[in-house]
Amino acid sequence: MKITLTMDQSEHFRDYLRRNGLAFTTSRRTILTWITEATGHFDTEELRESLARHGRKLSPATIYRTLPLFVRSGIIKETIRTGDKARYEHVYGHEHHDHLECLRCGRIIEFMDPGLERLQEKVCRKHRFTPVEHRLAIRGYCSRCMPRKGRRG
Amino acid sequence: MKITLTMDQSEHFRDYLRRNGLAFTTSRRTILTWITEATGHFDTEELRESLARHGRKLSPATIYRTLPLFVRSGIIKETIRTGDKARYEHVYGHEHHDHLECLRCGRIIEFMDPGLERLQEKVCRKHRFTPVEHRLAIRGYCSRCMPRKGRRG
DNA sequence: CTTATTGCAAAGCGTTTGCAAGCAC
DNA sequence: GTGCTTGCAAACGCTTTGCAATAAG
Repeated sequence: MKITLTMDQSEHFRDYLRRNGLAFTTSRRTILTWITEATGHFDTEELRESLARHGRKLSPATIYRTLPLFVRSGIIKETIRTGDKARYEHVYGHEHHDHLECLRCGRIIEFMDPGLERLQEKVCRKHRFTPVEHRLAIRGYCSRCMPRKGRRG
Repeated sequence: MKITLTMDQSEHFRDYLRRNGLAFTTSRRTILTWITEATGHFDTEELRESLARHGRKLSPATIYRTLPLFVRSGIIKETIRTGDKARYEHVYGHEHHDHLECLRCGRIIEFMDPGLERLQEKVCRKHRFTPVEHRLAIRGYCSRCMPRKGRRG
């Protein structure tokens, strides 16, 4: 059984703000709530539109200025991006995981393999490298988008 | 001993162009040569400046229109990016590898671990996912930038 | 000659910033 | 009140695109 020692995420964030002399404003509370309830992966536009649909309009500037606070406080992090725009994922309280990204439908399958983690640590030791974070993304086709056996793009 | 079955990269690229009804122009030859001789990792600006220094000025438009051809033909590929601009690496004739990226000095250490590759395939099979490519980057501090034993960020 | 390619300058798009007004503490 | 925040609009940096001139096959 796993006990998640939950100083609740909201507390954690407010704490971060306090320690840095920053205010817990309405905007920040709104975004925090949204992130908590969101599916996990999002970009700035999705966030803004979703809030707007719920009657809470925030300017792009505010979004762009606020997200870094959530990143620095460890609530969310930026995911790998190949092009276009920044994407974030909710990490606070979530286990670490890596991604399978479907190139056709965009689905993201999260997975976590202890063996992979262990091997990565081994590689780091071998190169006398001190890891801070790692990102592994495998891109390809999910079972729904590649139903025929043996097909290759 | 490893025999690299080298249809030479230039041949490979010209072949790609021919098959697609595209021309092997002076600009494209210039870039191809540069990529062949470059250190492996670069961005558009580095490419452009370097060529300019060697007396071969190309417009940004040309660079931006040409690099995708090299990507599609399998000569180079885009690397992971966390922010800012696109970076590429030379892959044709190189073994597949992953990256250790030093957050302080920017050094990139390439490595390849067969065990990691195998485990990734296992994960894909488990999720009935057909991989096309993967990117693994471990970010942290290299031995030169983190000389003290046992330190952690 | 015909079609692809290049450079230029303008447009696009995500993101950042200066500034004055507004809110948190 | 004082200082951090916000929105607005302008600025930015990277990348893309329309167009007329040019080179490749």
